[in-house]
Amino acid sequence: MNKSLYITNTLSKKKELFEPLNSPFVGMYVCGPTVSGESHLGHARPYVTFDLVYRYLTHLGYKVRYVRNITDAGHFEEEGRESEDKVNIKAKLERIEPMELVQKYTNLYHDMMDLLNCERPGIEPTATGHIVEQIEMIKIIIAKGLAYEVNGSVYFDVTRYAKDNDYGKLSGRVIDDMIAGSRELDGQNEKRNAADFALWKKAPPEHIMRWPSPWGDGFPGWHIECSAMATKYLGATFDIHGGGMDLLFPHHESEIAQSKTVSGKNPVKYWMHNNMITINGRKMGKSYNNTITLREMFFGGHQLLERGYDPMVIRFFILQTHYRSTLDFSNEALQASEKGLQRLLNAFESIDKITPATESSVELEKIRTDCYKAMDDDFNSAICIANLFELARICNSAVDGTESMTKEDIDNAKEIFDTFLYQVLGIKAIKKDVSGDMESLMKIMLSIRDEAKQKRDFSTSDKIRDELQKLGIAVKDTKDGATWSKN
RNA sequence: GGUCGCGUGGCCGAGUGGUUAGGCAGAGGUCUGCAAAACCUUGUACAGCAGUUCGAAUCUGCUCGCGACCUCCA
Repeated sequence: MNKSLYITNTLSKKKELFEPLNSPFVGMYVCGPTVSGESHLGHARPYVTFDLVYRYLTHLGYKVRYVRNITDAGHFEEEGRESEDKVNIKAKLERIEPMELVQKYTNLYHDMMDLLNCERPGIEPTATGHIVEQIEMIKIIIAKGLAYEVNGSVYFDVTRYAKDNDYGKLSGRVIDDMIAGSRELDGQNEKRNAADFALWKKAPPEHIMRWPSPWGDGFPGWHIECSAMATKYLGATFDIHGGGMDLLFPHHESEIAQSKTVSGKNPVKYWMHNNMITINGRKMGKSYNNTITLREMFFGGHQLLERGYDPMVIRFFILQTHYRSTLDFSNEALQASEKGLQRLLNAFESIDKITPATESSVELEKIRTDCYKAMDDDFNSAICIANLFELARICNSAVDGTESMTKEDIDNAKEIFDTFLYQVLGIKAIKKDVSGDMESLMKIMLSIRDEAKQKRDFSTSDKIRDELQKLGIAVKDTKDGATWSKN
């Protein structure tokens, strides 16, 4: 088992040696989507990031239990601007059952994740499926004196909790500052303190999604679902909790408070947070009205997109940046990633063309070691990819005959690509659907072109190539005859 | 306003005290009937100012610019 993986822990803000609580088992919880709308490019970041984490840990031999929730209860507007949740509002607009809406977007989300080649989590619990667990948890918190009921709603008493616990440690908040700096908003009056947050919210009569509870009909607060589901499936203390940096406060901070109140233990050993995707330097988010849905990303149709991009290009684009850095979106950057990825994939394909040499002029072991080193350093996929480009260069040179690779080198090169590009980074070859008819037609076209070339009738051969190019079919002449590929 | 973070060559992006990151684009070359691909060569980069140091993009301070969280958000 690898003993040199370092992970940046948001809790300590340092890179820490990864030592699972109960090796080789690893428990990982990742905050999943609220399925009240379509997934956008911003959503792709955490799921690709933690897919990378999951894949690498699995590659190292850990047995990972990967839990990623679906928030299908919707969140009410916490500070009481409106006491309706998002699912409710949307369901009314679309004149359908809330669960119908939730199902629709869950399905769509799954489709998008599949296209991005994100492994499905081992357990994907839903908030609505764990109302009982959430209510039980709230009861315990009340029993411990850290929550209070007002008019059918239950609030967590942050001030009281903070007396004996370090509320704010994860996000670097100081509770007095928070109270002093908080704004006066309607609906806050039920709370004893501005810093308190809701565990259970009373449902107004028009609210469709509602459940009976000891405090009357209502629905769970924003943070309790993650505490309840993580505890249920991973225990009171588990290894890794992941999510976007924007969830640090108040979501994850509150999650710690809830879980710790119930179990008496810190719930998570390593907190991991991915950074945001920006567009024109600004975070991509609903409130900025600058989101590009994944569907638009893949198939085109958004005004900021020149065209659609293959899901693998999006995945590669995300992985070319370290997960803790912001990633700036642009067509230019995306096209650079597209070409780069194609270069890697082509290099891998061309390995078979290498003639094995008796003596080697290349050093592949260093590349393998450097790939591991990069991944061990807080999952630095950007550096891992840089090493793969070096490997691509070596393979291409071997095809050209300027480097020599032995049979063993060739096997190693394939193995390194397979391990890192395909297994760990989760890239899969971009396959264009090409029918058998098309194969046959192209065979005919190329043989006609070849005949023209034999007769040095280049105007005909070039015409064939140019016309095919217009259809998105690239013809390339090589030593061994012409090849073609579809864009 | 409070807390935190960022500013790297045309673009995207690693790096963190001395040695080439990498990709894309651009320029020149090799190969080719031509192209494409591939290979080789090529870039006064580290917001500004001051300081620490033999040496700073990397540490410290200040200034400027940008962003995130504090309200649903990945």
